[in-house]
Amino acid sequence: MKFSKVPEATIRRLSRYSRCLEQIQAKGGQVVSSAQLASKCAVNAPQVRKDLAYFGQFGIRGVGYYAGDLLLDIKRILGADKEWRMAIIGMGNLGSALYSYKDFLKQNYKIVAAFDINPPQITGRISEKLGKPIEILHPDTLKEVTKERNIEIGIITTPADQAQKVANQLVEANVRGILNFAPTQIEAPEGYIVKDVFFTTVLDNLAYLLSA
Amino acid sequence: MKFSKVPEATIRRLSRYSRCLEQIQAKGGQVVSSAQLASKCAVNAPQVRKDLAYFGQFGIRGVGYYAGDLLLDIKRILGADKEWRMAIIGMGNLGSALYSYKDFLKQNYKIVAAFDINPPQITGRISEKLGKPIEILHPDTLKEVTKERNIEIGIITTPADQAQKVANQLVEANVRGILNFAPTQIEAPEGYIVKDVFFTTVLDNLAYLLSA
DNA sequence: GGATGTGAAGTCGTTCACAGCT
DNA sequence: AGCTGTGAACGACTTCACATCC
Repeated sequence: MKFSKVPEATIRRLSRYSRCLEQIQAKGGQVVSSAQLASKCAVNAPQVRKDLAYFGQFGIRGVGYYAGDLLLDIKRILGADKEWRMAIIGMGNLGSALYSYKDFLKQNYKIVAAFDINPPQITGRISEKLGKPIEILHPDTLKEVTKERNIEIGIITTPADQAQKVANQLVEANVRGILNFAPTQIEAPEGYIVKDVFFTTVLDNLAYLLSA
Repeated sequence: MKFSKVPEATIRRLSRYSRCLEQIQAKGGQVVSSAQLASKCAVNAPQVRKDLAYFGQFGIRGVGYYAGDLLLDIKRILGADKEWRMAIIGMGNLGSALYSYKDFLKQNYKIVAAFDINPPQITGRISEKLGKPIEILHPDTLKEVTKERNIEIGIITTPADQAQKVANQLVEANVRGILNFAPTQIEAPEGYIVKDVFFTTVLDNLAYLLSA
């Protein structure tokens, strides 16, 4: 499955369509037009059609799209039709919160390992509170655990000054997808994909718009 | 301060430059060229210059930029030269984690109120663990507390099905900036600014790129 | 009739090349 | 000599209009 020139913005919107379609489906919607989907997602109708057109033809002219089918197609396009097995490195407050983040489960994202350099008696206390048993491992075991548990995505929730080191360990362990929450730029070799989630960048954006 | 046609991407990069400049400064860097800053931020040099050019002239030809001055200028442009007072609504795992998120403090973002519909004896237990005293208030008091404490930004960390309701309350309370972590599209009237942080969207993006 | 699919037009953002300072 | 600042070229994404099909 290889599509050359798909804008990243299209992929982000696909994710949004998917979320909206789930809600539409939950309300019993069977057929949906690009205009309806667009208004629910706060984009415009031609954009919806154009985005889908990158990947094929999913609608019926004069009718619209079957919500269920379209949802499945979009998930397949996104690669969300399989289970993605993830590890979290850094079980502080944020890491622990993500560990028990329910929306991951609804989608096909599953956290199958948790790592921290702090001894388990500290991190263990945190994990009990979340009501879900966590076995917290030392990052030195990352490579072997990754192999054992088929981990494909690593989530970095360490402090900034340890993020690059952890990223290197993930690369070493051949984890090609990295989701970085640490507020610092991290580097990875060609072939590895790093996506950042920087809360303060979004806040800076808000602040800018509020100041204007 | 009003600049008409600045791309959003530029604002996001400005935020990134700011983070990199702090690191450069921490290492004792006094003068920095667009090429150096660019390589640290993983963009290219003309882009850095163009981004800054939207707002004025900050460098010295033949020399570069004074790191400290540029940092201050960028913060001023972003509106990050003042303290932004924020409220969190939804003190579950994620809300609690954000409450004690240290990077907010380093920047000028301060959480001055926490809300939850659950009774304090439940949420109180969570708050103790974080080592920072939290007085958790009921959302019904949002409007008055907002006025008392000069809150300008609201952070929504409730479940998806309550997000729009909370957003309405924020609008009612005249909170113009909303940072939404709930995985659902929320609406607000003209003049209010909503920025979403959707973890699964970023994961979907990763999954797409890993599948390609 | 009505909504999709899509080339073409238009808009927006990035890259380039070089003029302009220091 | 070196690096910034910037108009102009380029490329990418979005919008539009309409031909196409149910």
